[in-house]
Amino acid sequence: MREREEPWEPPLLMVTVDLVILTLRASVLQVLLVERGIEPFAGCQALPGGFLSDEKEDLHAAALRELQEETNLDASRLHIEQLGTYGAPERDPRGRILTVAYLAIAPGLPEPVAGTDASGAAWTPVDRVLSGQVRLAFDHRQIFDDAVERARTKLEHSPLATKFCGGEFTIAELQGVYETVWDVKLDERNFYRKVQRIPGFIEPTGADRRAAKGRPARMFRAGPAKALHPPLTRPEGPHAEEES
Amino acid sequence: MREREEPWEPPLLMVTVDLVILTLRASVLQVLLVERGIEPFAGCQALPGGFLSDEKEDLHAAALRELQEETNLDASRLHIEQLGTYGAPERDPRGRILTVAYLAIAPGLPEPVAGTDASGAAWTPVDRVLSGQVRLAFDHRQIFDDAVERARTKLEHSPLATKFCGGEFTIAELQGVYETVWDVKLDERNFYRKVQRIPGFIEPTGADRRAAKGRPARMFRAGPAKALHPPLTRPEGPHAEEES
DNA sequence: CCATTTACTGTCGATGTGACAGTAATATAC
DNA sequence: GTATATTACTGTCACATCGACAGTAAATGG
Repeated sequence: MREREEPWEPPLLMVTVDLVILTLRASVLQVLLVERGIEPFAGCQALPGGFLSDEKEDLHAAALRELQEETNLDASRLHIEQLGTYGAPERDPRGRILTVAYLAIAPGLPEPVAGTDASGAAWTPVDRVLSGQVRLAFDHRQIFDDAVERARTKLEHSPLATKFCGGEFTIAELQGVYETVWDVKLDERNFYRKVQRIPGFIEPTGADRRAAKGRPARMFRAGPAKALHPPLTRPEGPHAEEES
Repeated sequence: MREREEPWEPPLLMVTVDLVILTLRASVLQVLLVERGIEPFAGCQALPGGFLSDEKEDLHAAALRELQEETNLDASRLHIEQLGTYGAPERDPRGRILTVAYLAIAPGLPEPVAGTDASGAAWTPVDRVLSGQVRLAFDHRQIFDDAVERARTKLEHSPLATKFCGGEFTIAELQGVYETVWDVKLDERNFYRKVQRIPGFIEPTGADRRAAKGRPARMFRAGPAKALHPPLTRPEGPHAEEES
């Protein structure tokens, strides 16, 4: 806080809350995007979000409210965390608007989006954004990139992956989450060993799941652990170093 | 963004930028605190910070400006990153004020603080805040806790520790950073091995440092690596689990 | 020259990791 | 019912890494 007794009034800003909501649909990592109806960037894809609704609304509560409006999902089944705040002066042509971005992870939603608040909301594969086929409004591309990166690294050290699954899941399904988000192939047998060895990560429910074919798989639920010890490390990409 | 064509005006907020500046002085982790001169919380210790100076100031630039005002350190020698945004409705009794918190790491500053902008700024050992001997204004205790936790975990995966040292340092000094921030004792021989094996973490300058006694130590500088592979893991605390 | 101090190197057993062989339990084909 | 495909899971083995600690190297001070 600036402590001088100045007759100086600090500037007043508008603040929005934007959401990067990730989910897994048909083994594809997808993000919820809305089509903007008004200028600026009318017709362009953008992250869902909105202004702080009133003077007394908490930031986290505002994020949850927006999430509810877009997905009507109960908060217990999903994960939400603050990603960062973006405040470049020219990020919004309407004037100085700060946005606090949140990252949300949800289990696969069956319906694209129903008669909710959002007009043209739709799930979009993240690849289409990362590759540039889908362009985002404002600095939302930057926010989106940060969100994907955050999700990827958090899978290593936190039980975040379980939030992509429902309440119960098989180890193979959990492996699918890692493979999809990281875009790698993992050895299924080593994955079994490592995942079960991490204390508090997953615990068996006792039930089985019988799929169309094959041996039934044991079901698991998320355990109490908040962090993974030891972590599940992401295999390193093609390291083309060590050559003079 | 809320897309409806409403005659509704979003609320306007004031935004501050607060800093958690950490440094190592005489092998003690310290944080820069200022004594508040005006209400609310007059006479109480608080994190340095201030309002966004004008409509066109970037968030990151504002953080750097505040840092400059408090420490007059050139930006190249230090690290600064956004920590998070705190926006509980009642966090400031004057009204709705959002704060974007930044974490800064600086090499040991010799002088406490000179004739800078800050009136009563002083380095304070983080222990005195963590233990509750020093009370902080607003929700600054929460911000401070988050900052220390962030610094501790970032030492594992990033070359952040080198920012506590100057441009050149010995491996023993680097180890001191880890030991102080983590508050643990590390085996010096294993530390040597691990640190040197991490590609791009540190590189030798060629020079030696001759201290008062003992064999001279080789000097190193920070390497190009942005992340540590493999990471330096923090030894786990006394795990009193695994007992029925 | 010898003790002391600090810096650095080597070794060894326990543990974790990746690669891959092998076993178990279901459904379906014939 | 047997064969076979499919999915789920278990075991093994060579190798890398880690923590603990012995040992060597290079300076200073008596």
